Amino acid sequence: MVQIPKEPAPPSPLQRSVPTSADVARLAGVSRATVSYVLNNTSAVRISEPTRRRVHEAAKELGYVPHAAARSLRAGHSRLVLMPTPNVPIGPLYSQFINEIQWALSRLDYTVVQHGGIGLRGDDAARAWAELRPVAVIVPGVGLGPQGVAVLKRSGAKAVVTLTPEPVEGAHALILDHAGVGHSAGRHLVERGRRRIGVVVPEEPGFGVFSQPRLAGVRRAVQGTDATVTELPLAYDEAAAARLARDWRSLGLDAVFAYNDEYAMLVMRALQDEGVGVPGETAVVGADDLMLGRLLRPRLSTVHLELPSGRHLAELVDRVVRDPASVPTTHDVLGARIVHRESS
Amino acid sequence: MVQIPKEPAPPSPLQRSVPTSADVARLAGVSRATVSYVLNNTSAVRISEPTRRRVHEAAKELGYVPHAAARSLRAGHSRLVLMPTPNVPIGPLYSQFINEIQWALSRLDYTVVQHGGIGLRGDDAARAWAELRPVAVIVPGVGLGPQGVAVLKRSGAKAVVTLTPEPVEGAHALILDHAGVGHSAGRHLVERGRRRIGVVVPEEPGFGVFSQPRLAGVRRAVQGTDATVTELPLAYDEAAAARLARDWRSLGLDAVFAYNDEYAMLVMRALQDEGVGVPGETAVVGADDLMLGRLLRPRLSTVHLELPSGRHLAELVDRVVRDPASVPTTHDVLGARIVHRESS
DNA sequence: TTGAAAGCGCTACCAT
DNA sequence: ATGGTAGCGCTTTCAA
Repeated sequence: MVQIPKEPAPPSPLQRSVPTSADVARLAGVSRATVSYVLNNTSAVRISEPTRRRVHEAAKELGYVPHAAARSLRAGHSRLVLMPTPNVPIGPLYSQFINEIQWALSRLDYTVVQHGGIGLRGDDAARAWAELRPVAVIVPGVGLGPQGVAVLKRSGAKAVVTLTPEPVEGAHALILDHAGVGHSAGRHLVERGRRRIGVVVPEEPGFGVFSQPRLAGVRRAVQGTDATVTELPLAYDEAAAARLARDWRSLGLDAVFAYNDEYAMLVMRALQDEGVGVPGETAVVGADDLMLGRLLRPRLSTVHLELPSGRHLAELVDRVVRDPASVPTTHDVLGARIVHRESS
Repeated sequence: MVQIPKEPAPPSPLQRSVPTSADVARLAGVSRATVSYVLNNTSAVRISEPTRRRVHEAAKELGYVPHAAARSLRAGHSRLVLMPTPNVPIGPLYSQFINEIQWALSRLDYTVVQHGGIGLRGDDAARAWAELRPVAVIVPGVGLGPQGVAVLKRSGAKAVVTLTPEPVEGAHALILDHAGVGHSAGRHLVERGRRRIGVVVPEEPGFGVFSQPRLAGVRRAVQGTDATVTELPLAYDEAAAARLARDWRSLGLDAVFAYNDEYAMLVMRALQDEGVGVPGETAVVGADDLMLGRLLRPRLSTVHLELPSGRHLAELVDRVVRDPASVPTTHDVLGARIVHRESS
């Protein structure tokens, strides 16, 4: 990139700086206003056909691309929808979900962007997002408090939608009932006569926000019964699983609820390799209802978590953006239900 | 959001519009310049401690967040690194990879953003990215031609890094050798005496850019031998796999290379349910070396694809951004190697 | 039908 | 030590 230093250089075709609408105007022999009218085909103004052509040709020749920042600065708003990138490796379920949202919002003419603010937490993260002046923010997982919501709204975000276990003051909340996931699993196991339930919790950092509510849900499910709940921290790693399996019989458990289907597979495989019968000796239940579970033998019982459809969520966002007052800050709770197969 | 229409209203504390640095200046009783100096602690200028305090307090009280667009418009450049979101559901391998990159680039003080431009293809996508004036673009998968690279560079992108099977003119290319993946698998199967190789290719749209090169690699590996290659389109779906397995013996194949470990599991399970012995009757090889494969029985042979470390990639980007000329547009080829386990 | 010009929020140069 | 101010690229009245 050649930097032309001080003197205003005569416009040369070889000039390597970024073309602006003024360059297009100059080349087409019209004003910047006309360029804007043509390229946005502003309906309020009629431009003659020859002029339009000249402008389009000039733009193409220069490889002109409008400057989004300048545009939205002038307009006073953007069509940017921001989602923070979760800072844990995501599963196929969530990956699919993200894609649906992006697709649906694209159809509504929003620009969707995932913001990779690793290491920023709480209000710092919210401030980082607010700098981009998004018109809406969709926050999965936790880490956003009422403060953060306020920052975003003050910065012009019309809609803040959270996908968390708990509602957040000021935001439109879709309650992902992780406790409900644990509760479904726990109740199912108790009903099937299990009494000593282990709950596998990932050791990897960052999963706690999901795994702890799930664990709490299991605890709630066994209240009033004589069943017990044992927390089992586990790394996603063959050796760790083998160690757990080796000690299994001394733990005296007759059931295990794993954080999700992948951890469930890890544990089930280790148990089987150790000669522990599933479900005879130990019942295994996973979560997220991945394809994976149906392919295991025995087929894996799991908890299906109902995510909102991308279309649904996109329409919610759009409605709130268009008229924030029209949509009350609903707290829709998304259901979780057990899918009983063979492992429990 | 209350819009104050025409008349310049007296500044009211209840005013709900987005606070600017001018508001901060007014509240602190200083000029906008001073606000800027303080909030960016500009070292070239010394501001008295009392003034600093007043500015900081005013900013906090108003909930002031700087406007990134205005800032980068003024500065003439941004620290934005853009990655398009792949429009197919991503696996754990890639998800992990993305996270590493974001982490590493965050450390270098870049803002990383994934752009969800579903439905935009080729140069349209490049233009959409260019509107955001990123300082660098990292493009996994294909869909970006030399034209697209040119558009990005003209718009001020200092670095364009592609992660594709083929180098792209003008970009710094890291060659993900998908053909090499297929080749490793094919050669391995031939060496183990297999002669009639099926290759499972996802039916879902969007995978072709990876699966076709992998298929081609297998074809290349069997050249000069008497082995044959059969393309097997397959949906990621139990019923489809069962159908394939039912017809398996009439196909007369003695080996199958699946698109990745997940498809391999799907196929292997269906074959086993049909009574087809693995690896006795049919060898199975997957790809991507997921944890999954080690948990299957028999343990899944797979092709390990070497992705660059996030740190490595981030440093490449940073070096190119700092001095584009200093780094030649290298074409690093990333290796693929077979991991032989029990299924082949 | 087209052009001149103001101004979005911010930073950096030049005065004071 | 602080303030005035020009100008980044764009859209949109208002005038001609």
